[in-house]
Amino acid sequence: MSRYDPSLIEPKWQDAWERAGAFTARRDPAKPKYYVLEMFPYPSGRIHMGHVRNYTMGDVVARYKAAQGFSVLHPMGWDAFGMPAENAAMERGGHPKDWTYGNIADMKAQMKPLGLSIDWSRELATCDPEYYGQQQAMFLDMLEAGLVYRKAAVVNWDPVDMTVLANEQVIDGKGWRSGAAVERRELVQWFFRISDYSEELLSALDGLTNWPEKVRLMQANWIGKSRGLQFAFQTVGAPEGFERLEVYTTRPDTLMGASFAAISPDHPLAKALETDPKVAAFVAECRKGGTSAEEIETAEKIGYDTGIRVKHPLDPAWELPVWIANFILMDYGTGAIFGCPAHDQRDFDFASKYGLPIKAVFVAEAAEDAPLTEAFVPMKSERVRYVRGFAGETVQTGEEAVAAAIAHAERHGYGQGVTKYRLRDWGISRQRYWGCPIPVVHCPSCGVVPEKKENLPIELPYDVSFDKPGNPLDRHPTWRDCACPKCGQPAKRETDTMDTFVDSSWYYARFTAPRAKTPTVAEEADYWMNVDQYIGGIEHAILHLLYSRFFARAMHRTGHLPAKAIEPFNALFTQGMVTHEIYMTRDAAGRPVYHLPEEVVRTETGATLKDGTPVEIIPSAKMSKSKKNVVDPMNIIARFGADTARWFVMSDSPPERDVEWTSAGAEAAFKHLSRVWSLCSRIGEMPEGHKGEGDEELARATARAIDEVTKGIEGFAFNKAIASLYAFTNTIARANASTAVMKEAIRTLAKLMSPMTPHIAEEVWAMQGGEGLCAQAPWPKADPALLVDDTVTLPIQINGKRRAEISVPKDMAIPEVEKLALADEDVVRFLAGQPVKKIIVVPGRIINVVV
RNA sequence: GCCCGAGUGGCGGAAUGGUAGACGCAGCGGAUUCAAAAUCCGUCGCCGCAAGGCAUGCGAGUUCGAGUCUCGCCUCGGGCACCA
Repeated sequence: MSRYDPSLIEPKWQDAWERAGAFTARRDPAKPKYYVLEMFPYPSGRIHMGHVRNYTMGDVVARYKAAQGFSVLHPMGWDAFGMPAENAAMERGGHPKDWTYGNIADMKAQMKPLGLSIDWSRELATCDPEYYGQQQAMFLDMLEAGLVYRKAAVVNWDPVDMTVLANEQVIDGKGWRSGAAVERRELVQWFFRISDYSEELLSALDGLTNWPEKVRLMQANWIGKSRGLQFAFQTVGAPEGFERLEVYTTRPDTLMGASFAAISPDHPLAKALETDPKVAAFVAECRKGGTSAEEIETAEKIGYDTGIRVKHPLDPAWELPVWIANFILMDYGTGAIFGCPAHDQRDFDFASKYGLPIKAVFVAEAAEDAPLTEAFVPMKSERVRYVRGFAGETVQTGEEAVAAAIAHAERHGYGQGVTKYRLRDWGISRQRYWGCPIPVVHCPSCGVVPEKKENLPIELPYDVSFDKPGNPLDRHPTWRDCACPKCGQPAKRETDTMDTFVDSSWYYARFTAPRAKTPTVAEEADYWMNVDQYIGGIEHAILHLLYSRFFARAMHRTGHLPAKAIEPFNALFTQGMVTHEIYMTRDAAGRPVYHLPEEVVRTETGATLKDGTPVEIIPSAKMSKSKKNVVDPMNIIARFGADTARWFVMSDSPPERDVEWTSAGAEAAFKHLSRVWSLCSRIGEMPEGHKGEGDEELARATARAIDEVTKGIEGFAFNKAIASLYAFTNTIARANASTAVMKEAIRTLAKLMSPMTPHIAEEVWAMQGGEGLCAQAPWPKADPALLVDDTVTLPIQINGKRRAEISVPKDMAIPEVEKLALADEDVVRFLAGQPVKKIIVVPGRIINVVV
């Protein structure tokens, strides 16, 4: 008997699949199609366990669906633009393009041995001019369709490096490289009109029934539809042109609790007041720090009393002060609010800090109107008693009160009910080199002019340097120079490149025709779209998925996708992340420096670098390049083979849950595959026609395994499918059935294992006389007759505690079951003569006796 | 700060509101072996000699019955629009 040696069998079967073209996607009108897609990776250069888990899941689905008779499309590509390539160029020299393509080659070489059923002929990288040229063509179409525009927006500005920073590059309000305090600065940038689709993107969520509820909820909250009141305060003492101050509130029922009005530091009124040096200083103070919502909302709340007053709409004699406050966002509503400290914690904190009045508008139904120590914010659906109400009943829910307040405002003409969305337009300008150039030209006489399509792709120049901060395209000697497509006069190219989210918003469509001279090809898109199963990390729940949903609609509007593809992902599965501890030291300036797990030596008390420097251990978090807490799966594959790695990542945790990487367990997976191997050898040596015992039991176990594994894969419960496979393997190993039944069982085992461990499955299949390639064999079907049991064991509870059990025929009538249960000797003992109040029989499940 | 999740033995986890701990790992006992590794068999939540009791992050509640549903907390994780 030979030993299980994956290094011999894995390359052999990978060759066989390739020779057979087993994974080449073909449009086959005779078959239903199935498009399975995993979120494509960023080419960091090394695959990690998260990739192995992600792509194995997709591969299980792809192989399973192929066995179910579908024509499967399972492609792979590279999300290849982005900051790390430029950072590498800055840190280590070299060129982002060379670095990226080198990484792609390395990663592909690491992925190939996994034996994934990928159609590599469709491979693409978003940094290929072949890809981004088509993206530029679509940009022009969308520009023409009015989906793209320019406006000013704030960015993180590093005043020392004189460059724009990503949020990730702002650490504690300082630039990561320069250490300078970051400021918010306005820049004119390109935007997609995603907010035009707010309602559409929200209401269409209801149709995404095969998406996780939590993702739909997160997207709905992100879009943030709200119904509220918009009205204008009359101002007193404001500069000319600011006689009215428009505010928006979702709680107009709290109007009588207003104690101040507040405007964003970016509000036009604040800008108008900046002629006052004190206001200018305050606004400058507010602009310190980065642009991220997290930073803005966790910053200490500060305010400046402008001295301007506004008249309360319900009582002109009542005047409220107007403050500039750093926590009011210009992007949401009108950039101005009225503060009701009693019913909003932020307003409460602000009012407490600046000594503004706090008056309750409503109280809990049974409570008195007493001074508050914190904001009272019950759910809107809760009934409360209004002590300073002005519309609706005294006791009503928040929802009723809001509706009544809007009606009151409309009736008296001081405001209107309006619907607003939190979703903002999608800013795609990046002041960086390694991205898709925005194909427009700035002409001194014609202004902003779209490039001609025949001039596409606008390719990135190769001769750039990264020795200075800032965008190399800006300082390139000739690249910017061009002729205006309209008037032919000398003009300058746009140097902003596109957000990499644009690249990943349509790659799924491009996979249907990756080499086409147009972004998509109708007949290919018609056949392959939509993605039937999309698989990726929960961290993409909002941005990537929402942008893709928008982009598909924009592509439909510009003629690049059929109407059926406006929701491109029929089903979504969000896998958990593979997490790992983070190892950190600090540099001379006290900034964190992260270390790869292989650079770290664990000690009894903690961890050190190899030179003995103590390392700070930060608890497990998502594996990420920047935190360097990534584990290299290649060691596992080298030691145990791809099947072990695949089996292991699918077996341990439920796929939607995070999994903490540990090296223990890979051994166990390998041992199990070795057991399957020796079992296969043993059965192979059984004499033909040998009669054994327990044929029916083994046939039943086989049927049960088919049923359980099928359900497990269909329901994305791969860990449960694998648990059934362990049990089934043990059953076969202990069985002593006839040769034919044993062979049937192990062939079925091979087929059931094949989505997870395709190589060993193929080998077992061949040894046990399976026909053709296991990878191309049909999925087995369980005989329903073998799945039913005649008797069933029922636990008996007394007052909800399990005390006994009885075995009864499956279809026994309830009164019979009751009689049997009450006659059971344990039951009699526990009842000890107490009268039975009630007896509950759940057929096939449980009996509960209540005394 | 805001939005969304998760929390079950020593560990990963299983459980249409119906026997909590399937399956696997580790541990323990045994077989095999000169011995070990490997392999195989058995055992394995905690307390208790046992009867039995206690157990699904914490606290309430609904129910004949709650890991599962409701409310309030705690801890950890993801996202927060320029990380991908």
